[in-house]
Amino acid sequence: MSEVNPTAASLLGFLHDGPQTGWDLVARAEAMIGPFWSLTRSQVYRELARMAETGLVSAGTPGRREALPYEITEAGRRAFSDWAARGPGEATVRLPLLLFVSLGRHMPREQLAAMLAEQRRQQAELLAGYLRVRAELTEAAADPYLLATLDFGIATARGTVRWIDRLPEEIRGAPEGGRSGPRAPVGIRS
Amino acid sequence: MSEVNPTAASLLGFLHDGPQTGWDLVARAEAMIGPFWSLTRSQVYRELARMAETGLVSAGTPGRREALPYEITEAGRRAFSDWAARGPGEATVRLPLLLFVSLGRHMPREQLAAMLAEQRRQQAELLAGYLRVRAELTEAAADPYLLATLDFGIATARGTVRWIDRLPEEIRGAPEGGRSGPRAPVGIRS
DNA sequence: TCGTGACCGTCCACAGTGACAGATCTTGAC
DNA sequence: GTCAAGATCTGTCACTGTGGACGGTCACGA
Repeated sequence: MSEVNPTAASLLGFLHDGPQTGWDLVARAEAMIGPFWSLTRSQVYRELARMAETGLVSAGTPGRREALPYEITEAGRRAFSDWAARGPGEATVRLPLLLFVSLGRHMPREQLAAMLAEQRRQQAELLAGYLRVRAELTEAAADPYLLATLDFGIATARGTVRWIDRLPEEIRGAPEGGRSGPRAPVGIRS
Repeated sequence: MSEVNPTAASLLGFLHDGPQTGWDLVARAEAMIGPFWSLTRSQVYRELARMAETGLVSAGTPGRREALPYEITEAGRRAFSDWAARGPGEATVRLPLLLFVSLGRHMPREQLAAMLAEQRRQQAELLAGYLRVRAELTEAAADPYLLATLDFGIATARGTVRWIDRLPEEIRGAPEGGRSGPRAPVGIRS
């Protein structure tokens, strides 16, 4: 009844794909679901050490540098599926952008407008990146679960861009480029 | 150069609307942007006490019960606008649901499908609630900034529902109700 | 009158973050 | 071939954020 925490559980999940070092795990998690499941190195090493003590993972022999690969144990697999059976817990979300908008009354208009413009840029760029990756993955007939995760990212980024575009001009500020009106649609399809 | 942290800054923002107790602040924040800016009581009281020490807020006279209202000071206003000028920081996001999906290969299909169904239910309910509130607010000609925040919630909830509906059947599981195919569209417009 | 439930604050253990430190190996400019 | 720069890899620390337990105060109705 180890009752692992979500971070530990996610590590156990990733370790199903074979032994990995803490570094690997951070990199893999970042690549797989970076935007939706934050993990810091400190956290990872801490949990790995703890799980090694309680026997959920076992450390292998160090490779190059100090690289210490961990392997999931039978107990680890059990802990993982116990955790999975408990269902997804609460989401943790903190979006400073939304805080800014909801406090918009109390800050200079141009400042808010500039931030929104910058955010729009970033999200559009992110979206473009996602779409590129998706094209590659589709071609490679990749894991449908990863594709699904990616699609969530696409939906989110596209949703954010659209949300910004549809904000009242009073908030978003006047379009800096041409005359006005909504910008060119971003991404494909609805 | 107080360099307040985001939590403290958000409290200063809310205090622009007048003196409030810690309890009020938590309640207001929850009502205004609960889903996008988490705040816990412990955090709030901790920051209020700290800010009272550094003079960013000043405690008033206790009211009913132990209620202790705090008021923002001039220094507090300055600290807030300094913070705002630094721009929105990094978002913090942890969505266990996405973690589940991306680790889908390693868990029982029915389990994942059941979770997705449950999530869909919750999000649809949330969406319905948002839409109700929006109708009321629109009628009341409310603060456009709050409306914008609400719209983000609507976009997010709707996006999530749609994302689930469009997942391959292999992941989402067979629709439990009728024959199959996508369910009835949720919410209004595109 | 009691007791239930909404207020209101405090405290604590633990989880999560980012900056920093430091070791080891690879690469490539010269 | 060597030396600097940078990538890889683990770890520590102070701080921020989370969730729950706890205790007290007040309003309201059975």
